[in-house]
Amino acid sequence: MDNNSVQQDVNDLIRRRFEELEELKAMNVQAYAYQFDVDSYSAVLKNNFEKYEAKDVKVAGRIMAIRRMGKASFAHLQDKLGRIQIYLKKDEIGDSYDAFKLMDIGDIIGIEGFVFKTKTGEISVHAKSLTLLSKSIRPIPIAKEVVDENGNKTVYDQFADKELRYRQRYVDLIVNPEVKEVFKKRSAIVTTIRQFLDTNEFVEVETPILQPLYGGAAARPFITHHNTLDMDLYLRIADELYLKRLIVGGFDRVYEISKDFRNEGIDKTHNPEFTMLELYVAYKDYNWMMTFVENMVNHTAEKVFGKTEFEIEGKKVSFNSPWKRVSMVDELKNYTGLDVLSASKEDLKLELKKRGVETKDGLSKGKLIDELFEITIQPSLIQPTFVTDYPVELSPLAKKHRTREGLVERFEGFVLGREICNAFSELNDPIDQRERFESQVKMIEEGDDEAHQIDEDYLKAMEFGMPPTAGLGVGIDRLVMLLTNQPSIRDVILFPHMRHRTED
RNA sequence: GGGCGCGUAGCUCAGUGGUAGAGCAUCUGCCUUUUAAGCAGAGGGUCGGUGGUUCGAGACCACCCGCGCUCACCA
Repeated sequence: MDNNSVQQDVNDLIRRRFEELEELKAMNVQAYAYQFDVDSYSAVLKNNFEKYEAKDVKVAGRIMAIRRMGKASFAHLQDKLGRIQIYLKKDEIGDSYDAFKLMDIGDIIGIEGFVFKTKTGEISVHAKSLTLLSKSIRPIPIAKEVVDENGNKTVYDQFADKELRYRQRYVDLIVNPEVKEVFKKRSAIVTTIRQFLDTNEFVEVETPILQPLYGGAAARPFITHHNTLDMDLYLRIADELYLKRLIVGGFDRVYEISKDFRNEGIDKTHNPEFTMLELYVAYKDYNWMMTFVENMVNHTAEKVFGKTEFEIEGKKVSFNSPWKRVSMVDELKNYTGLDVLSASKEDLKLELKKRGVETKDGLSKGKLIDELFEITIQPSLIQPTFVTDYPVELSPLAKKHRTREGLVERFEGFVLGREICNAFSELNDPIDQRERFESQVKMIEEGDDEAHQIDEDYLKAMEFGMPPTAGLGVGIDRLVMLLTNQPSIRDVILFPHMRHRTED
């Protein structure tokens, strides 16, 4: 936003700040500094008072509260680690004190001074000099915090409007410190997963986001256009087909952590772009992968949170190994009495209807089975559980089950009734793969707009010979939601997609 | 897309048909260890938008915009 449009935003608070800017200029105070040599941070000073008492420090941060008392003032400075109080006296900082009178909550300043404790016991920095680093011209929402004798924190007037918090995340981060904590945890989770994979001899790779064909998942894509090639391209819905080409090429263990894009609805668990971890391991199968997932999640939980048992949405969840493993069709038989493999489509529809679900025509048997699973078994999977062996129609890239007809070697991990990962023994038989693609094309012809396209180049790669391989996909956003106990995907994505606003 | 709810000052909210309010923030004055600092005073509004009903609308009605919850779609 340029200066003019800020000034057009007619508002007394903003107008006043422009006046202050002029007054500061008249006092020869630079409102936007070039640098400041910070050497100390709030929490460090407060946690190590004995070490820092009476020592000179340089702190910088955003003013979050001011208490002026004539010729002396207190203020709270917020830096990356929290808040610390500063004390300013006209006697000691002279002209800077007059400049300080023109500063507001939201301004960023640097303080050089010594650490002390006030009468009332608050560890503070007694300023010897004050430097304005950046003048804020928009008022930030003021939240006041009170900590009582018992250490209970009460926040008054917390910035709570969810729409504004998501649209102006920078403000949310300034004002709501717990938001920053969630994103620090997210960062630590991703870093830890990377370290875990690196120590397990994976190679991190990058594959195309712009793809001439989309595949690897059942979803509708975003379409874009390359001008000089004059061709439409799709934003990827999954990394899978490229990563498996790399397995063909001789990378035995590869992974990619990156954005996928799916042109679908937006809700608590869906954002149009989301972060996916996919990894592939040559010479292993899905049984091996289940143990690997357990280890990876446990390692991450332990390293980032120091525990493997969590309370999530009021329920105790233990990620300790081994996770429960159940077969999808066996569970359905136990639950409904129906052998879904030998059952007809009509039987399945009847079973669904009994539970109040009307199905539209043209659904494959596999989808009906999946539907029945979702409404019967899935919600009851609170503790981490691997559900194994899915109908072949649902999984055109997974290897047929070695003993069970009509199924593939696939598992999904569920926690609190929500899917957190998807994996299979990868299909490496090019003839079978071609047949699978062809039956997907029939599904497209029957109106399934999410069925898989034929990827001839992928088939060609597989025809050169692909080792047996285990593959895994983990929705990072959803994993972070679980571990940080956040109810909405928007709370773990810094800038979630919002509907465009015409005004504003 | 359906249902329900919400949108009033920078922030948090009250205001059920009759002169737009409160607290915090802002401004002025006093105040050199305060802490939701205090005391005294002041300013600040397209009540999401458009249209309608009415003598009169922040409120009632219709449509639209945005957000939340939920169902559907969807992994």
